[in-house]
Amino acid sequence: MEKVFYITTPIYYVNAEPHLGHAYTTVVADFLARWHRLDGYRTFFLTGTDEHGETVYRAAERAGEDPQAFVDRVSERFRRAWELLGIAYDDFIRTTEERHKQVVQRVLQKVYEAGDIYYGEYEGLYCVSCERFYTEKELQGDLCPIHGRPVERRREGNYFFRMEKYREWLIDYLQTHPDLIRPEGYRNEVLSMLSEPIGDLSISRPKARVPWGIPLPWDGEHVTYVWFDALLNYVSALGYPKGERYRLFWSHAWHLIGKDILKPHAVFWPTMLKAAGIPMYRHLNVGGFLLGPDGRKMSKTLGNVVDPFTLAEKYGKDAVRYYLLREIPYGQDTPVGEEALKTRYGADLADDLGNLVQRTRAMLLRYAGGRVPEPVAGEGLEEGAQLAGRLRPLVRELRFHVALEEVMAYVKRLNRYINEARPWELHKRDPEGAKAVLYRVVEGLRIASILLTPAMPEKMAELRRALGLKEEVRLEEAERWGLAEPRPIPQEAPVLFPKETAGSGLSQARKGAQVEAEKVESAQIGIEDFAKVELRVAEVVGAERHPNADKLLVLRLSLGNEERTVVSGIARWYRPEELLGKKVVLVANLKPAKLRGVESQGMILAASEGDKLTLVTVEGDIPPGAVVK
RNA sequence: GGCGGCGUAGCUCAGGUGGUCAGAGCACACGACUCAUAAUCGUGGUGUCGUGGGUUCGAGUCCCACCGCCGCCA
Repeated sequence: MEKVFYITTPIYYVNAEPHLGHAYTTVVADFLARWHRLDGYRTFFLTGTDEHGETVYRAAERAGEDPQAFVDRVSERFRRAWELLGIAYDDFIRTTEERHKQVVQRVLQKVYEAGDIYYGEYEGLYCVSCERFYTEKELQGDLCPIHGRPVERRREGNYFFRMEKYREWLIDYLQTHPDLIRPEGYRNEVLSMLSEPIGDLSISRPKARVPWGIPLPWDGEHVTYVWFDALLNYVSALGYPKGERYRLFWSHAWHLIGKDILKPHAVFWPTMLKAAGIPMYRHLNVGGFLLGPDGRKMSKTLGNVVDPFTLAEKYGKDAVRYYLLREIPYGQDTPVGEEALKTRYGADLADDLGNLVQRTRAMLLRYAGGRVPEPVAGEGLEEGAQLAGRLRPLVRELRFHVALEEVMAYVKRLNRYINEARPWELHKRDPEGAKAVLYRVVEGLRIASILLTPAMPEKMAELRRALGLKEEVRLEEAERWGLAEPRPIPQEAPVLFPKETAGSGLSQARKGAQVEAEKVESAQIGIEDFAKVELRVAEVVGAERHPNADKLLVLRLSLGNEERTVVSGIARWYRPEELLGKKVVLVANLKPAKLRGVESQGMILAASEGDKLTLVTVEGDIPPGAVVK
């Protein structure tokens, strides 16, 4: 059978900023895509943004923006977010793109002509945010159960898709394809949904109310319901119905979703495919929720929101990827947090793997003339070559946390081997023996690094460089012992996973009880302490994006008789142009620091809570340079 | 209200079809070692396996009830 792999994430709705839930699913997709590419599959990895519908339309209105400009901006945020996590998608689809709209209209027309769409009237209680009607019983009191806001009574003409007609067929399909929906628990949930009538699906909205959508081909007064629109991205991006990609990839499709969108993907989508005469996807993989470190649902009010992009900046993108993949059993709800990441980073990456590279390099330089020695037999360590074969099924079953654990167990074994073989002693009486020991360790690291590449692409390439190994690899090269070639290694190589990451005091935190790190007690200070801080009013006279960082802005501040350059991490909240002329508060006697290559002479004050941030400004007319106290 | 799930060492969790399944990692303590990022390696756990019944020669492992948490559906 030809090795072909098609992986999708949901396309993310642009009414919200990218968050950890998006990031996790996307990291999983990227891992799977990289794994399959490494293993010689023809691979296609699709992600994108979902941009139609009433919620987006309203959000654009609120922002005082044209809807298209609004979705352009937010969609771009997602692209940038994925850069921060090293996501290598093959295509990024947006539902406002022409190629997508055409496919949606084409499929609608086809289903319409087949008689599976009819006109009807709907009346009910409607939540604007959910873009759906609720039955009275579903409501919490008279509020929307999800958003907690009042619902409206509405009656409108809609087109309906005869979904109910395909219910029996879908039940049958699920029974004959038990691995369609994974993990199994979600399959059972779907079967239970299907055990009762599911009704027909309203697939249109009057254009008068929701102008932001794809018009129905036969009735320009209605636009397509967002789900019917959005789901089709999985085929429109492939160039359905005639595209080469569609022919090659579609039948191998693996969808990755969060359990919150199970029903649309497990019920709407299959029946839509059936009605449109499109073959079924291969797998629907359902991920659980990521909870706050306290095990409760993340929420801004609880203040337990974990931001993957900040963490990536602090610990590196590969560390965050590794943490998510290693810690979370796919499909389960799992608590995540910086403390746990720190532990993983310290124990697995810095102490075990990173330090192993470091000690190996040190000994190669000292006892092996700075070269990878000549190949020798493995003395048991050649078992590493069997790992790839063990990992393949684990990855295909989405058990990558187990897969990574296996590789790390092998890394530990390499550490143990060094301790036992004691090359630092051995080299005195048996230099060749010591070299053989070092060869085995390098070779073991070569194998491990290949297997870890899909999780940590950059760091593993760096690891191979540090050991004089070739950077580009294929999975099958991890299945043979003895491929490391005798070559010189670099004299210098940066520490792979430094313990002191940007301002994190990692080793410190590890020593001390973790409880203490949690406590945020503000000690009282005297007036003399406060007096040490020189605060001044400053006017923003220039602002631009930092050339090397997405989150930073470089500001020129006027203090009246003096100008300062200040780098500030507010790019997520402020655009450069809107800052000009603002009077902000500057910590004027802060020691200058270089931030991503640009010297910052002070810092400006801002208030933040959860995901919100706002600059501290001064009221009324006061000249720049004025002292604040 | 109906249906799923979960509740195992201080923490996070593994434990198809009942009989070395009472385990791993983290944390902690002690020891070894010094090539290494105060790192590595070794040793150390008498845990009511949520509670109460039951089936069985034998149950985290099956059945019933209950308690607590969560999800889906209505």
